[in-house]
Amino acid sequence: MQKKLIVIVGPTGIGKTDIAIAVAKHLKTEIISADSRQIFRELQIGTATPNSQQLHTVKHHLIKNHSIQEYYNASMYELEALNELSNIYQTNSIAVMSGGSMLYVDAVCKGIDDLPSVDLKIRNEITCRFETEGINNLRFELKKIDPDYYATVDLKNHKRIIHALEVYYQSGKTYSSFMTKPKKQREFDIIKIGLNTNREILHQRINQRVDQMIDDGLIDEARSVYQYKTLNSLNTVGYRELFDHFDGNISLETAIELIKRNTRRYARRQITWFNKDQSITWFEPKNVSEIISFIEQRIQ
RNA sequence: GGUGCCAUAGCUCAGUUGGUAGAGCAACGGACUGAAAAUCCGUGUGUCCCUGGUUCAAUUCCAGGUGGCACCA
Repeated sequence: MQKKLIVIVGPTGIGKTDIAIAVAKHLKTEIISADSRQIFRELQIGTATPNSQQLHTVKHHLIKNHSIQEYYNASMYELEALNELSNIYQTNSIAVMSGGSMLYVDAVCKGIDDLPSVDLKIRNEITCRFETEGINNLRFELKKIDPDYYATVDLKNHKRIIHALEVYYQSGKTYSSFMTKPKKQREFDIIKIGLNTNREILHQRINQRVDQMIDDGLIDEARSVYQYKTLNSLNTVGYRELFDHFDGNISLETAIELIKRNTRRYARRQITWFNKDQSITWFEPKNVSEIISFIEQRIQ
């Protein structure tokens, strides 16, 4: 029988964790998290990592398995997730994946091209040039090196320009030359479930969840990782706003308001991304039995 | 009960010497293949409280009403 992967996506705060647990429990299988911040064991309250009782109910993978001090990216996630999946498929024909990290979900479902991994030294050099010279020189250089990518890239987005250049300096080959591979074939069927509800309710849920995080000790958690605040892993909603407060730039009240706002905006970007994916079937998170019967139907 | 002030975007407010209006924040739309909870681009969304009056024309002026605030009783 063909292996199946049930993928549960949706904006932050919509209730993916609960649905994933209900579905996995029903199917007697395990969950692979697709969350770029729940990966880090030092971040739990602020990333709404499933609690110990939830983790006990259904086995979760790729949660709390890295440190904020480690470099991590979507490609590493792709490898780890495929590896966990093949483990699950040894004994089970169905697995559940749940998470809101859009690129991570796509890395597993659609695959991403194999690019050379870039030395930190090269990245630092180019980032440094961006900071001192500005973006124009880098753009000009990219135009010469890789006109194909230059023609399609967002020229105002420095991260894209920097990345294309660092790939070139790392490998001697252009960024666009790595983009030509056909879509990766997966050995499993993918069934995608999207969770969403009306915007007002989603915002209410987000605001309440942030207040709850503060009650649960987010401030102490943020303080405990404050010394690492420049790491990418801590360029994360819920932490950077509190760091700003610790630095004396904003009041605690303002920090909390900003966490709520930035979470809402993050949710909106997720919705934009997932809305484009025609293979998603959408549900209200409260309709658990409807979701399960839809899945039952699709896995026959 | 009387007097005064106010009523414009989701919020705080500006403005129109009468020609249907604009800032900040919020919000909304979009892009995105190794930093993705990142990064980047775009968009005013409006019964100018209601009803009459004056006027070619009223959100603006006048009257009344309603609501809010303040003070006096």
